[in-house]
Amino acid sequence: MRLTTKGRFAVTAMIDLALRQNNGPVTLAAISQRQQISLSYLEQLFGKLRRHELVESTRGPGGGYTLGRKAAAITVADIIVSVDEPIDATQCGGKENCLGEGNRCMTHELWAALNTKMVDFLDSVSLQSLVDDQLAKGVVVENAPMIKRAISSAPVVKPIRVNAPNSVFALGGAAFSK
Amino acid sequence: MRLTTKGRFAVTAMIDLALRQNNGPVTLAAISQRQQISLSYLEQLFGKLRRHELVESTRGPGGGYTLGRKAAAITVADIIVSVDEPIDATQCGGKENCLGEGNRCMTHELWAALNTKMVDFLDSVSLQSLVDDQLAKGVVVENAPMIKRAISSAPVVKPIRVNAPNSVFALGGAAFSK
DNA sequence: GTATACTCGACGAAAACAGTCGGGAATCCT
DNA sequence: AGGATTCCCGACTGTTTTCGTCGAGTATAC
Repeated sequence: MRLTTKGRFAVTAMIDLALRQNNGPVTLAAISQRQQISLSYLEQLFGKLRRHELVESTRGPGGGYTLGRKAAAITVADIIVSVDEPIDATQCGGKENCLGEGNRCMTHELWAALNTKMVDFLDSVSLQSLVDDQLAKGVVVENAPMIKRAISSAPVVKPIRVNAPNSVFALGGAAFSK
Repeated sequence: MRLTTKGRFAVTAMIDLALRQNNGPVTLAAISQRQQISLSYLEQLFGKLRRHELVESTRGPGGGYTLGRKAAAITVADIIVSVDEPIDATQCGGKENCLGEGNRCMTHELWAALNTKMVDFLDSVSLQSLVDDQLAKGVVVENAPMIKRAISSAPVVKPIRVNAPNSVFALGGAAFSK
């Protein structure tokens, strides 16, 4: 797992989205303006978020993005993992011979341990909690109804979401970060 | 604050140091061998750690590094902040006019909030606790003699660059802002 | 049909990362 | 004094990531 500014952008955008999706789909253009993130960059990020089913898209006028599930069910870890596609790899790649000295693979063990701590922590922070923090700080969410698309009546049956794949974090302690 | 492999290297090296400093100063050459981190790179990292007073140095034969204060008084956050210096501020750089809309500077607020959480967490993990974890896992710390003049002719095992730049650690930067 | 908005891939500049190199300075041991 | 250690430091390099642009394409609404 990696924590980069890219991840931060994604989290920021997701909060913006969570704050405003009540009015219907939120466009990337709007998020771009409010959060000062380039539209094209957002498109990249949301492409990944969508493929990870954290958001859903609606095309055409009045379209945009909405959360793929309740904000309370999305964690910071989910978001970061989605955009920072971790490349698994530990030095020894699972093998035991990290230079066969006595304390072999201490690095491996260590990173794994630290990484677990980090992931556990980030997984304990939900998007909803961040949204609540923002609201508590008095962030004003303007209710600009503008051109609103009729809220789709029947929610489409979604493909079964494979519950947050373990493998995502199963870097084998590849990374913690950062 | 950022969490990168650089930070991980630093944490790893600090644990190695903490585990062995009872025998007197620990040389970077020794850490380099044990942890498979290039000596020159360690020098860079320890230069920063020293300037942040997390370690103290002793020159000359028998010299090396020791912790600047007790392991229990050093946190992971201390280490990471030391090596990952440049804290680029948020976009608005403290100024208030992040595009003066209603919710101005939400990004700023937001990153600050998340960052605080991260820092608080990493600040709650002491170097000592990581050392204890290692000891609990049975890492063997060989008791090397303090005066090691005699073994000076030990074969040099130079860290060999595995293939592409460290595909192992190449998880790359993860950053968290601060 | 046209405007809106997402979708996708390729490209690129700039920064950060990971590591190297070469010299220098302090210290210890003959 | 001379040599061996070991830290100290700045400059340099190559790769990866970041951040962003551009252009073309597809689905949808009106």
